[in-house]
Amino acid sequence: MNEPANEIPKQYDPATAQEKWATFWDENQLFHSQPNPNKKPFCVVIPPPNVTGALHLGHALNNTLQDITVRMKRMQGFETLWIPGVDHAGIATQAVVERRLLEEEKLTRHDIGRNALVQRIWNWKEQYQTRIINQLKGMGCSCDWTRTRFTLDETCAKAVRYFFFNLFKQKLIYRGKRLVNWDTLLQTAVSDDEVFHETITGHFWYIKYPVIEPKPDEPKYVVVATTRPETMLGDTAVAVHPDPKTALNKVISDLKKRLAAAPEKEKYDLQKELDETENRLHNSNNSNNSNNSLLEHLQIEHLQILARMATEGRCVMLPLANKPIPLITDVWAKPEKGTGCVKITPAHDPNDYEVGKRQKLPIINILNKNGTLNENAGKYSGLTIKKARETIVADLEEQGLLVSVEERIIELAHSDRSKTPIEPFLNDQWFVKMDQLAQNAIDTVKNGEVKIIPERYKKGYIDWLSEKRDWPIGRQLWWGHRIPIWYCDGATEKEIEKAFAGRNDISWQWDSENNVWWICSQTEDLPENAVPNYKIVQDDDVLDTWFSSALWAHSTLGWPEQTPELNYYYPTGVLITNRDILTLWVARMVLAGKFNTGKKPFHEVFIHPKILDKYGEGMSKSKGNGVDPISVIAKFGADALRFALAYLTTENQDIRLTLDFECPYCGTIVEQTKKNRTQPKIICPKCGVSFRTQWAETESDKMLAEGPMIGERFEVARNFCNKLWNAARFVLLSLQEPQLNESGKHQNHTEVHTENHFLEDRWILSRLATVTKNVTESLETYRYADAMRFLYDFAWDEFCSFYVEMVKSRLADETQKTQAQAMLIFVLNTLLRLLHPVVPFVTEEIWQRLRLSCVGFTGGSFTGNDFISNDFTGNDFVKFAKSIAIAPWPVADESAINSEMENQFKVFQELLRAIRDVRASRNVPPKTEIAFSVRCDTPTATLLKPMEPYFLSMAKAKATGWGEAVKAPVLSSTVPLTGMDVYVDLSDLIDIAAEKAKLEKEIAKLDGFIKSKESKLNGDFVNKAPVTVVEKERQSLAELQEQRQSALDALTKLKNLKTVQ
RNA sequence: GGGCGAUUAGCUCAGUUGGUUAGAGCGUUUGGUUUACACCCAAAAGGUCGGCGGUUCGAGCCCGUCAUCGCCCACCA
Repeated sequence: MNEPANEIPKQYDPATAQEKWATFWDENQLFHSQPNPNKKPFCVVIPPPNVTGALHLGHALNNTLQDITVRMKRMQGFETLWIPGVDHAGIATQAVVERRLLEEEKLTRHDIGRNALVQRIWNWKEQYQTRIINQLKGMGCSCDWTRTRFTLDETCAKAVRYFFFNLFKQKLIYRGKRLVNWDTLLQTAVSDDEVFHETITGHFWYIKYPVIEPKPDEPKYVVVATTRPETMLGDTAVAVHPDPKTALNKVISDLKKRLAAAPEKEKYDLQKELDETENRLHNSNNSNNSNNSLLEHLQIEHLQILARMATEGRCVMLPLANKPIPLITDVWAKPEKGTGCVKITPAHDPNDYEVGKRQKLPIINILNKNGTLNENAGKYSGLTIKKARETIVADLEEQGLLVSVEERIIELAHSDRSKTPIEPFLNDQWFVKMDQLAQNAIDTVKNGEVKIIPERYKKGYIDWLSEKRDWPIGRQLWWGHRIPIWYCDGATEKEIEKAFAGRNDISWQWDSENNVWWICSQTEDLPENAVPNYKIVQDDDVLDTWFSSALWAHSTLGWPEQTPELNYYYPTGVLITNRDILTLWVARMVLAGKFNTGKKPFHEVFIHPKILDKYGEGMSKSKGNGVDPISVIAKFGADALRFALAYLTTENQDIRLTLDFECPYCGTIVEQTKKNRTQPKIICPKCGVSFRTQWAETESDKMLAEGPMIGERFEVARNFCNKLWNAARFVLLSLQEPQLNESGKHQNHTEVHTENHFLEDRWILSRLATVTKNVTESLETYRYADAMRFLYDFAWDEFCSFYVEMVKSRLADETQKTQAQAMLIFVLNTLLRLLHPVVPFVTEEIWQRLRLSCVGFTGGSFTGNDFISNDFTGNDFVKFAKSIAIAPWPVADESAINSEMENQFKVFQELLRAIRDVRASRNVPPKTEIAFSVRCDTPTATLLKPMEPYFLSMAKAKATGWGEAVKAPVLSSTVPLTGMDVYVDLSDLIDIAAEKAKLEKEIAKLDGFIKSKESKLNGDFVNKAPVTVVEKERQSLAELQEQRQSALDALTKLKNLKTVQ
């Protein structure tokens, strides 16, 4: 930190700065927060990452955005707390540990038992929590690490118990037999949200069910179609629509309507569908010769007969099981689908379950939890589903009951966790009644109490909650919060009352279906003998992970205790998260927050874009396309990572990142492909040496050098950080030079500059104030990309390319030096603070150096703002704060904003660019000084004349004349600009042909503009457009005509010149 | 089937309430080691704003429609 400024390296070294300042922040507890009545609170809770695995760039984005907001708020003077933590992620984490157990030790969880498995998951959790926290720290996240929480820790566990108990006591928790999505591999129920559908080629089997004692005019068989023949063993009815003809006609008319309105490309399919459906309605005489009984069964008359038979209470024989099951009528049987008859398997299909309930059918479960068939499957019991299916199909065929088999594309439900097919399975399950809870959460958003940004996500949130589907909260897992229910069999209510007399932390209910008591305990686990003479048993299951994460905003602050933290920080400020979990998590947080605390959990929700890979796919652990932010940091630095991500966070667009590997030995870029992205090591195609990736696990792979992930967006961001670094390096070097004290040394310069040397100062201060305003507004409304653009453009194009360049000559002038230095300090200091939330390390590194350089510096005075006050001295700056992280956020000095002056500066920039363009296009050697003159009005001349030294230093061009009387030198290049013509004297460097060509092109271009403007001004435009707009157009036209004239004059002159020569 | 988003330069993306000649980075071309920076500097070329229609004096922006792509939800015996 104390190295002399002239030893500042030319390149910013992120690794050193990161290490140094992370430690510094930590040691000084800058991010530790506690309730402070003198300040306003601002709190953010992290969306706790799953301990399943390490973070990827999606998390990096999420946490970068949070950190930007949090750091800004902290600088703005809020008592700011960002609570970190991780989520136990029940299913996912248990699954990953179980999978490894199986792979590495060939053991299942049943082999090692509940306690041993849970212990192993804890070990896993410790390992990954550490890794995750280190990743967050590596990114520079300014969390209060002393308050790190885990959804399964004691504080959270207590909150979960209280939440459950209160719901239970209010009878909002119930248990019922419900059809759940059963994962036969993990042997657990998974929620609808944890199911994905995969398109596979399956089969559609048409099976005959013999009619019992058919009358002569009746069919001998009912044909049903199924994709899952094995479930027939659980059939308890065959259904047909009560009025198939009417229903079919309705379908046909709907189809016709759709066909009429359908876009062209869908018409063919719809027409086909319509034809097929209509065929069912009419006797298809053309096919009556074939003996295909299937076609016959599709006819509507057939269905009508069956419907009649059903009302008569007739039965069919269930093949293989050989038992009669009723033929029933139910609207669920769609006459247009399948054969129009549908087998009803209430225990293994959600729709059939509903039918079964309606029709009071028996419910026969044929599955064991491990996915084999149970004793209800008769001779098929013990077989796996797959094997059973094969056997049953073979048996049916042998008995002549299989009509036909079709190939069919089906969407098969799979478990997101195990990737195995889901079986609908009847199971006992705990539910939370959602009715009122959901309504509260809807109202909270509808009435604007919680604001969702961007607003379009509101709809999804409200729609989802509006379904008010009860929330299944049990999971057949070992990793999680155990359900705090104990079953007591046989006791009387009196005995229970006696056992828990005087306890208000115990609540019980009678389960009339199973004839058992449910005893819920708010805090302590109940011993077996809690009810004398009876043995009570705790429920085996654990709670859904979302049940605990729903409490995150208040459980992390100590609820149910009324802690000072809860009273001070709650409701939290903003929740920044991903759209995927808007319903699963955000909605449930709102309802749980409202239920438990009576208050909303946060004021705002910001939904940020998703990180996609080069194929447009979201990053995920399972796909292997998740890139570890640490590997980006290793190559580009944390600041570059953060800046790049924030720069890409726009409102509508997901963030697509093309990343590739870089060979650590020869620097060759190895494209990341779907194949190599999951490999632990990759062989460089050029040098042939292997390097490791983030997936390296074996010791030998880990020994290899790592091939970093590179991407254009990160390079841009790294370059920006380096640009900032070098601008600061320039400032620091200029401060370090001995103060000039020999008077008279630069008197000439002083004279030249005196009149107007403040133009660029006033300009940069005006721009700085505007940028301060824009950045603050953007960040406060979560428009991160806008803020980054403002900062990037200002820092690079205005501060570096213009201000710093211009100030160079003043630094060489003793009489102006102090003022210039003070300006540099002021602008850089403000810029650093504006940038700090997004690039914390490089700004801290520079800021600390700047502070030291300012010791003893006494600057000139000028109108400043909040930080510097009217009488800025470097000493104040040094005293101010020990870290930029707690320095005050800049407040825009609105009085410094002067748009007229900014426009004047633009004239200077335009002129400078025109001269540089002439130089470049005429290949004027860089060292050759050229002369130029400008024909313009007097105010412009007055404005620009004092800038002469800058034309010299920035374009190596010497001004020879300004004003209306200026005439073009003979051999010159003329550039017509708005309101002025610049003549660059080229003498022997001139290429007359090229000049003429250029002017002709220019004239043609101007002619085009002029023509379009003239026609515009001759039309209705003049009458209908606002006066100001018309006036603007007129002025613009006049300017264009003026420019054209100038170009024409210059061209004529050149032509004459040629004839003379 | 329902909902949401996108389509702008070779690539990746900005583009505020409709208003002069549509911007940036990368890439390309030209010229540069100008004392902060080659992770740099100066400059150039490059676009019928997916198609069609409409509203308007005026449309990248508003409306309709078609096409293509992506995401979410629901359903599919």
